[in-house]
Amino acid sequence: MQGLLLDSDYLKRRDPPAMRLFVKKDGEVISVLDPNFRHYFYVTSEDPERLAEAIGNVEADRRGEKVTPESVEIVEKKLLQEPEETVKVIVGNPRDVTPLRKEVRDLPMVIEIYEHDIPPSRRYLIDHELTPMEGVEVEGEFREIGEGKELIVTKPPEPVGEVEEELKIMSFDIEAYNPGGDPRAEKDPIVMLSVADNKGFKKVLTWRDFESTDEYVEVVENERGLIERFVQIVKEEDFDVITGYNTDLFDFPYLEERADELGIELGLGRDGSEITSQRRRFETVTNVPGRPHIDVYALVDFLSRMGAIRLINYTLENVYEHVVGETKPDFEKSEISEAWDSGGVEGRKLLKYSLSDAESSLELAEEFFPLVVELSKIVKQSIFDVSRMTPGQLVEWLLVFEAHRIDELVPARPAGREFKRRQSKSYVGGYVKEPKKGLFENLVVFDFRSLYPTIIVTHNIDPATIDCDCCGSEESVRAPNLEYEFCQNKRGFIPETLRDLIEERADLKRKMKNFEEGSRKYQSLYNSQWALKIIANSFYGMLGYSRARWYSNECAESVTSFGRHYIKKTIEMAEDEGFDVVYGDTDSLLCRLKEQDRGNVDDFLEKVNEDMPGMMELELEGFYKRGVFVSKKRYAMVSEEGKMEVKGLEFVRRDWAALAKKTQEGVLKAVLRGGSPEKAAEIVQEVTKDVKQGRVDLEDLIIHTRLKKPIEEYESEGPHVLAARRLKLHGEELEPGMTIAYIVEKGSGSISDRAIPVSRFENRSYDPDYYIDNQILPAVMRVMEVLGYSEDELRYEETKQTKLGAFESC
DNA sequence: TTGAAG
DNA sequence: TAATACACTTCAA
Repeated sequence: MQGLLLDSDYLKRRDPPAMRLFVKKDGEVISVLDPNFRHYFYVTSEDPERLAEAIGNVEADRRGEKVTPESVEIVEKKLLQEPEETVKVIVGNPRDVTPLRKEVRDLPMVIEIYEHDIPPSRRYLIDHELTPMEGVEVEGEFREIGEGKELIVTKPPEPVGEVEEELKIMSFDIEAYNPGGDPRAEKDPIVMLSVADNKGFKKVLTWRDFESTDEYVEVVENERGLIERFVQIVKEEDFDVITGYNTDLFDFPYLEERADELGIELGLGRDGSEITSQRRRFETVTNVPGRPHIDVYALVDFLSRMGAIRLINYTLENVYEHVVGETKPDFEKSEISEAWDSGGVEGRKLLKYSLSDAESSLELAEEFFPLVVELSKIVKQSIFDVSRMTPGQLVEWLLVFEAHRIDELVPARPAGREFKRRQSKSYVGGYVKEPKKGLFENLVVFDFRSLYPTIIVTHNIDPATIDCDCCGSEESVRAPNLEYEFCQNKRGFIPETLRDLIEERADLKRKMKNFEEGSRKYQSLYNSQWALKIIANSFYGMLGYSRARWYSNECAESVTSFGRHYIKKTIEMAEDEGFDVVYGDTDSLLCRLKEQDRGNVDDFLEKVNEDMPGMMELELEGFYKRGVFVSKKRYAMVSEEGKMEVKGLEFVRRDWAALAKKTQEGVLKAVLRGGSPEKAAEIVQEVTKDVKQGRVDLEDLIIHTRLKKPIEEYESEGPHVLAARRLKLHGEELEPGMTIAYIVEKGSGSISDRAIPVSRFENRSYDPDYYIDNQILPAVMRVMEVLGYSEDELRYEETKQTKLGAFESC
């Protein structure tokens, strides 16, 4: 049988333990079991023969039960590409790995233990080279169990490439009774639960009748009825994928605790089994066997960390509006219990809101699901796992897969002393040229296409190729101004893996040109190339990350050193060409062109690229009409099409009041589009006047700062810390990652003393002087100062007639 | 005024 | 649980 590999897990509690694959074939999902797979780990030694014998005799204790290795073999593996006779310890049950490893660790002949930290479900996919969300071929015999059946494999499953199978994607959302603001799972019941899927199914369950005429509303008897009906719906509709917004942190844990309280089994699994929640360091994740659970919030969080989405608050409402471009109904959270109690119109409004949550998170899930599928196909781990991975983990699991293919041993993640040692190390990053400050016209921007990835590939940067024994110093290539040299004989597996990704992406981008933008095929190619880009761009960061398996400070340091070398060299060449280089940062340079230079741009690119080795390539990013340069990392430009691009300035930062940002934006537009600093000066005076006279919207005075750690851990009492403490005093829960919104109140004392959370600001009045002196003027002066204006010329003083300084044109 | 924390 | 560079505000010694 061939079908789509939808989900997979390892059943360690079964007897015998078995790997399970959920395979979708012609609309039906079949549970495929492989009890023949054996988990294992590797041990290296000076004397593998003797060690193998010793390990064969090891006995360990697993909770009072005696465990021994099932078998021990000597296998040929590689360590940094060098052959290594290695002892493979095969276990009967994956749960034996930890106790056995502890015993083995203490044997005298052991050098190092490898791959004990790879979970069996991931191990299985890697060893069989299966690709989740693609096809798999299985062969075996069916066995009846309970109401269903299982296929017991008689030979190992094999990958078979793409297969077509439609998926039923469902999204759900719960509303809980919350008289005190936040619902308390131990006593506050779930009052509503909404479900929507991509085939048009929708349902709102409620246990109070608000006499709604909407056909999707179903009134059940009580909370118990609601949860039981939900389980029944999931079974009847047989969804393939379960999603929701913040379901890992809120909906599932809450549902679990309520079900526990009422003694209900949450048998949402495809085999009727209960959901399992797994506590990780910072969060809890919920697994629904056979129905991959994807939390849309985790995806949004991932994209926001990468800078693909940039918002002040990542609420469902905000994200939906940003992504879909429409507003969804919102409901004041604190009024949920009131609406529930009072019923009528308010109750019906709550029903609509509840459904809209499920429907809009479904829309977001459909938007991001293709990306997750592509990431999953590249990394070759399940969509459940991949949707929760950081960029570094994506690279790492792809490398674990590639390492297995070439028999390379996978290094363990560091712990203890090794981790501390790595953490204490640092290295120099990208080169940033001090900008020429001021307003410039007629600009051109060049940048290196994927600078760090192409450096890694071109110079073969890899822990196995650094300072090799095979090349003399004449053959190998030295990192600029460093002692490290890179082998030119053998290729590293990291640069080789990366090269494949980059070439595959280039290929997809070529194919995209044959399809219309927005067409299905185009979108699918777009998502594939996007996934490849995300992973390719994370290789460098992974090399410098102290918790990474393939961490190499030397490699990371070499990458940035090559980067500095190439950008500096290119800046020099641009200057030799007669270009006036205004600014440069890491992989880009920005030049002011004289009229006659325009025709030389292509010649310059050609000249630079002739010199560039391997995959490296300088590209033309674009032409800009004007730009104002303030300092390193802070500037704004306007393209020839009139599009404004702002970097580093207050305008793009969330920890500044909107008022300061809007004023700065106005100033930048006046200067860049109109070329008129005089107009800019007028804007500033206008706004400061409004602030003094109290004619501003409170919304525009809010400053947002995100809590980075638990409130108790803050040593210094900054404004957002004190504002957060005030929230806590009034019973609000504080968590790292939360955004604190505050306004500075009029009065005396430090700014922190006067930082009032927005929710408690009520009838207070804001401090006009703070907003003028600490928000508007600094933001605006940043720009105006380089144009030759002084603060006095911009400040609105009651009657003083302002004189405008001479505008120094460039 | 300056350094640390953010 | 991907990297460094950089500018800047606020507090507190």
